[in-house]
Amino acid sequence: MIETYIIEQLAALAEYKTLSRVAEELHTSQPALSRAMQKLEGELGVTLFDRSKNRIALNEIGELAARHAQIVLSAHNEMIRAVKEADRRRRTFSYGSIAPAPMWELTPILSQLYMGMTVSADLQETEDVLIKGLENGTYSVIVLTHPLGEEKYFNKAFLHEKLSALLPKSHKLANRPALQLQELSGENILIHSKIGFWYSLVKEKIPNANFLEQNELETLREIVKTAELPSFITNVSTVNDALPKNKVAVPLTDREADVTFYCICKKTQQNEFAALFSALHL
Amino acid sequence: MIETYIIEQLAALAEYKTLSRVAEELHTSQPALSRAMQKLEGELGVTLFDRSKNRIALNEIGELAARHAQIVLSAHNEMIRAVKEADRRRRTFSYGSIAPAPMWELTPILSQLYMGMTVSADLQETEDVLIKGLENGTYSVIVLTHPLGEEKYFNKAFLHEKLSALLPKSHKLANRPALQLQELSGENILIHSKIGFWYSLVKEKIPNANFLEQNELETLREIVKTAELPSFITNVSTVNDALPKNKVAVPLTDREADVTFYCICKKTQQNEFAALFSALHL
DNA sequence: CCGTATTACGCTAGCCGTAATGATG
DNA sequence: CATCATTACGGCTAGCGTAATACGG
Repeated sequence: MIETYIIEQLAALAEYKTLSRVAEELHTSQPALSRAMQKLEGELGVTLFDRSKNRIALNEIGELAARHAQIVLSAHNEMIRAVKEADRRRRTFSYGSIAPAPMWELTPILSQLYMGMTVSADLQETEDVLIKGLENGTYSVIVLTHPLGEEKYFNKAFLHEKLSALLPKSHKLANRPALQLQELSGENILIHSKIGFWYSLVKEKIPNANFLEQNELETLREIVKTAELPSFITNVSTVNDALPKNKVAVPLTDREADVTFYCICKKTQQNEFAALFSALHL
Repeated sequence: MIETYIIEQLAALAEYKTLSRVAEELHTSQPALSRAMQKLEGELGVTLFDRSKNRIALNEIGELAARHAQIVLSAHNEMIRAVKEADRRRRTFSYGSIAPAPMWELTPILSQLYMGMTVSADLQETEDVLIKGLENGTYSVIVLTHPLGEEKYFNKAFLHEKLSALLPKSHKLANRPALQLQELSGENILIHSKIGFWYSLVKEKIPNANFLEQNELETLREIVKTAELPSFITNVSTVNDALPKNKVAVPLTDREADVTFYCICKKTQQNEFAALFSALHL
């Protein structure tokens, strides 16, 4: 039986050619390597090196052994990787969402429900990535704007979100009781770039608008507060009530601007996540 | 980095389920295993076992780790096997022959030429096995009854062998100056079963004969000496001159009964085996 | 109680690093 | 003589086995 450290040293010798170089790379000493390689030959009962008095080189069989050593190390590393990955997965509850608002609701609930576990939330713009992730186990649950087929999935509606335009009071549309998205055509609109499906939705419905994207939420809020530009706001928001004094929220009448979010898991895992679903309600 | 002995112990635990059983199987102690498994968990930073006070069992991740451990051990064992196999090959000169006579000539020459190496001779009945073996490196050289294509192979004729029938003096054909194989039709013929292509040859040329096969050369000689039955003899034989008093050798006139043996190697290895070929001559 | 796992405790085999030696270009 | 491999030597750690402890069917 060849211990791992010797296999590693053999592979390194094939790569770095001299013991002194390997000693540097593996942070050990020349004598230690010299001895280990002798021990290796002894254990195998096979000469692996061409030796002259101050030179060592792998012979043909040594090269073969080194190639195999590399294979063993790969398996070794893959073992460690797979185990740590599995452990990480076991310690994190991972879900995906089509919009940010459901995450504000879900993550606190999950953190409390699965105490000690990391809750990982993944925001996506498109459904297919989420559904695929639910299928392959990347996500335990996902959040969409509609239920999935009852025979394979368990769905529960748990949140409404309704989009409004946030307009400067000076804006020509600011006095309207309601709007359609397309009426914002041609405007310069402030928008956050990480808002899931909303991003695709507004870009599709207002193709002629000029969107000013911002990644940082706090920065965006600052800009919205000061800039005389249209933006969006919804009923679901931590700081909903604190809307800027010089702005007015005008509801959007588009069907797609009023959504219900569904939390979805595989039917086979319905029992496993029963606690979560009973904590969710409209 | 996980040392091999721990990986082995993990795999064994998956197989044998309890530390005490593993301790027996691996010829070590319970405490050693207990510590090693704790060390393994420590190194990975992952809990691999469900523990109660006097019971240990692999958990889900532990099972995963054990499966990977098995893979690592396979690679490990394959490394050792491959290296030893390569070394054995390097220490043995292996050749194949279509008949036994060339081996009596070749093996002593090779033993002297490659001193310290084992000479392995392989007798085959058919050419294709030999040629394939020469191609894939199983044989360094092969012996056939004819040369192979000059562009790929180097051939050298080094031995004639001529088959005669060995008949009891009382036999009806014993007085004939020469014979054809087919004239032995219907006879009970003593024959050695390990004589390469000769075996197929005589069986094909004398389809109606009844062959009495014998594996042991010495036993066959004894039987030939005492039994009043036809057999075969060739000019190439260690005990050629000592033919039984009550028997007579009648030459066979079939073209196939008079062969020239060629020693053959790949053209690319012609230089490597130059010493051998120059030691061979008719 | 017997079988099991774990902890405690010396012991020592084995591996390490430093230093010395030898060879080579 | 700078560089490399090997040998020599003393130190020390990591893993071992025995024994003791603790738990469970």
